[in-house]
Amino acid sequence: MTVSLPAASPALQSDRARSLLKALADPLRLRVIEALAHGEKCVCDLTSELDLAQSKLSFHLKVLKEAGLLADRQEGRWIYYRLEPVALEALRSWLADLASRCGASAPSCG
Amino acid sequence: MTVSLPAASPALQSDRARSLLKALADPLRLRVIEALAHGEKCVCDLTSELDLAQSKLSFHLKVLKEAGLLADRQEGRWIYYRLEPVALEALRSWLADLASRCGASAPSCG
DNA sequence: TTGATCAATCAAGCAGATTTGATCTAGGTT
DNA sequence: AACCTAGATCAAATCTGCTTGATTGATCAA
Repeated sequence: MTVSLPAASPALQSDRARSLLKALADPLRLRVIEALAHGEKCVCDLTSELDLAQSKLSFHLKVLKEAGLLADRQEGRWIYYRLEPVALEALRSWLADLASRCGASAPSCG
Repeated sequence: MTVSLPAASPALQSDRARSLLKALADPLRLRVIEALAHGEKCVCDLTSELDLAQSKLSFHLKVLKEAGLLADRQEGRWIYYRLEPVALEALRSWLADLASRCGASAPSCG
């Protein structure tokens, strides 16, 4: 049978969940994320704050952006990155969904 | 030493968060996790259900177990694996913590 | 225009993780 | 005992992704 979908907060495809997880699963990218949790920053700030080679940081910013975890905006020759909390929330609800399936139908799950 | 442990469900070290993320950030391991969300299963069930080489599955089960996402128990010659929802919950609250830092002190965050 | 700076991109080189196939151990059977 | 099955482990080959350094494009200043 097919039990209908839980209405509200998404339940994210596991493919999308995976890409978020993958993007977050890197120490350097996690540092970036945490640096941006305190607010928007331009690449140059991050470069010095995290003490990283420019191309290295750029590479990771791209990964995070493509995963939907960051958004950017240009201002003059600076580019500002910020966190996209929606993505975090989506991942969070995916986890919730998973855990709830566990509690529910599971003969022994945890 | 320094600083005692946090009491409640709080705020996972980002190192631990990272190891959970890393363990989850693999398509095959995600399939395993989702298969186990429906309840405990022995390795042989998983092998056929997911159509995997035995050593391959064994490798990934080990990764998941070491990350604290799975627990196992032996019964005769079968070994049953199950999800450890505590780990999911821990990750979930780490995400919540991150997102809340974002909403709070952030000039522009999202 | 020339020069400088911010940031993205590209090509190689490297490192770590994954896959594969073989071997090994433990629990059951006969 | 000999044998079979479930599962872990190991070594080798392969992949994938990260790092590095150089190049390029764009924006701004002189």
